[in-house]
Amino acid sequence: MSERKFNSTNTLNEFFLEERCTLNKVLKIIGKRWVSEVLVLIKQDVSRFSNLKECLDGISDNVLSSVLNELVKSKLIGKEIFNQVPLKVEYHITPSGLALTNVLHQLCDWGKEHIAYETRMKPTFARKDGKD
Amino acid sequence: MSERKFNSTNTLNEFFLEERCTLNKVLKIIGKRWVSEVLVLIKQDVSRFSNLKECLDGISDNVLSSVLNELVKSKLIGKEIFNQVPLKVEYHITPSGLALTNVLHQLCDWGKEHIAYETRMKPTFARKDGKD
DNA sequence: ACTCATACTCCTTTTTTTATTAGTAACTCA
DNA sequence: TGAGTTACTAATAAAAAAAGGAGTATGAGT
Repeated sequence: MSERKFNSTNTLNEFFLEERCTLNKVLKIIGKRWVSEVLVLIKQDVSRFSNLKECLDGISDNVLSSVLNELVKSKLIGKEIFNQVPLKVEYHITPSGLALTNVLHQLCDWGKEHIAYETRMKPTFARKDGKD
Repeated sequence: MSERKFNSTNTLNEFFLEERCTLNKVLKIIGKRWVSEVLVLIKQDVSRFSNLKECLDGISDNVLSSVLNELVKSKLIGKEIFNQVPLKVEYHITPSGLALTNVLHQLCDWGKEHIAYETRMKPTFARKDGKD
């Protein structure tokens, strides 16, 4: 993580919005790539780092790790460490996280109803891993 | 806007997520800074460019402009141009946009219940405009 | 002694997002 | 003629997010 510059307009604007409405704080948390997916997978009992990684084809270790840390910090998931070898760690959704997934579900339903299907530009070549 | 590189992992991952669930498309639209604020203001009948700018202290012309364009493109708001001088343009929420604000409202309620109040780091110096 | 596995962290580079600055048209009013 | 208005766009710079690649601890198995 690089340092934040606290006096940039960028940061001031972020503060302005978060102060203005909680909605902006919420969107700041869940608006980042992978976050909602990870949350939903954990809700569905995909509870280990390696399993999450399998499900989220293309995510890198470091990104998954930081997403998990953010979710723990926001108390949307809990982390349980088992002292055994090889190391085992499990993540579980919290009541707060569960409540959030319900709203996210509605957001998704809105999308299904209102976002027009459009022929999206597709990547020209296949993924490195051959899928897609 | 600079060109997208369609074969970067970055872009492939974005496609992966959007294909996986509509939720990611939705979050891609509303997860960006200012977007939800602008949508809500327009819902509250703040319908002109200059009025929106007044409300959103710190936003720059070009950013507001691109947020409005995105919202129009996503059909969350409509744009009406009056041919008079000085030029007048009005934005109005669409039924689809209205439905979205209802879900956003719930998201906000979730935040109010579940996001802990924390003493946020405050910018060291005041805004250029002297507010805050 | 060496390799393996899990679940990470750290540092660097790439890509995207957000902001800054300057400029436009078209017509009005002084 | 020249300044003022609204609602922009375009080019560029700064900041943040995302990805790439290497490295770590702990024992257990061979």
